[in-house]
Amino acid sequence: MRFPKLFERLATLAPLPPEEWVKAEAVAKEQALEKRELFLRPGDAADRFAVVLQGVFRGVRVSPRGGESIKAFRAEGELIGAYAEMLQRRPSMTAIEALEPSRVLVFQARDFQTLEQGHVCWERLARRVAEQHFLLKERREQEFLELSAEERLVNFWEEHPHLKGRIPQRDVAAYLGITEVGLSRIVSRRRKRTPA
Amino acid sequence: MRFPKLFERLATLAPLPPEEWVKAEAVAKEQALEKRELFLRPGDAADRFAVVLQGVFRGVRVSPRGGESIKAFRAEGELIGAYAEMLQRRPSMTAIEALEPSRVLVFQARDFQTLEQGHVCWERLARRVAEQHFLLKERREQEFLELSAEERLVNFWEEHPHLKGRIPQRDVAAYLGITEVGLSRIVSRRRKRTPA
DNA sequence: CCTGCGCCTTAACCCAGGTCAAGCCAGGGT
DNA sequence: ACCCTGGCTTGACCTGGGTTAAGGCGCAGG
Repeated sequence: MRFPKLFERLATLAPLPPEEWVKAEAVAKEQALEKRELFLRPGDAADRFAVVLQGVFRGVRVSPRGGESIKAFRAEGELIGAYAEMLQRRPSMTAIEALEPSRVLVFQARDFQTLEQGHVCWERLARRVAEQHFLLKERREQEFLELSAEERLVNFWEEHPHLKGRIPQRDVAAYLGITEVGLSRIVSRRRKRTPA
Repeated sequence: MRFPKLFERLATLAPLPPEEWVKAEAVAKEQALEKRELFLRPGDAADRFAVVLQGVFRGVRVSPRGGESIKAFRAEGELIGAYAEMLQRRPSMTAIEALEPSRVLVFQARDFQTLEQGHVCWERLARRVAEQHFLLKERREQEFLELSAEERLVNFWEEHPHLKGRIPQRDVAAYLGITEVGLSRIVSRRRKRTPA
């Protein structure tokens, strides 16, 4: 077993026999990415995903009008991949970019399907993953429905303290659905109110 | 088999043997709701869900500050229930209310668990459901990130033409994340631009 | 028939955040 | 030392939508 810590983490989502994990490791490949390098680019087939071993990624959607918005940040232990497009078997609409020099453990979707056919545990895990992703999106929906940009910012840092200092402010803005300029104003407003 | 059409619909999501469906029907109960009646109220245990046979429902979240926002509308053939809370085994934070006299087919979560243990098909179905819910939320996230309220409105009617005339405008506003007043302005603005 | 209620509209005013444009600052390359 | 370049800030101005409050309209009940 090359990645026992990863195994433990996944096993918290759904029961996962160690021997199955060993099979998974056998088909997975490690990949290193430099800062700014893309794990996935828009238009690519969404046929692979990965677990982050080291580093931070951003999932960027470039809208038809050219605006960039950020769907998620992903750090150590989390999954990267164009999940929605994979489910729909469509080409990726998103870019996934390393914000730091990073290492990931890559799985091909078809290899994973083979694992699924070999043991139900993988199917259960996939279900858990779907449910977790749903919960994340639902929380975000809630924030857009009830909170101002400033409140969303506060929430963001409460929920992702480990990203502090690792992501540029403009990306936080694109994640919150506002502009770089808007975010800068919010931050300076708060600085004035709390001169601490 | 009491509801063959429902069976067909579910079977499009994941393979589902008819005999399993018969078992499911055996534990399901039909329930009729009047207009304004609640299928679920905030604070209730999220231990049941249902398929809409007839009518329309709205999922309302009452925020701490008292604002109402609408998470979803659900019509014939769709699922109602506090899905997020069920996954987390928490009491419901949402109310689910009939907007018309309605009929639903109710399942207890524990009965469904029994079905899952009896045959993998239910687990696969549950996975598909989770994935579909994820896709819906992701689409909505996208809209909040890239679109103005007016564009979201247009999208809404394109995606839910069957709801036309069945839901009050204020609810559409609460779904879009704006106020009744704001929506009214948007609508009249558009009327002027397209005097059709 | 009037009354009240539910739902929608309109108007006046306000403010958060967008847009455009001009800097600022730090770090890297030459 | 120089100048880029990338990332952040600031200012002036504009606009979409919030807030409050005042009607309007249709319909159910008395």
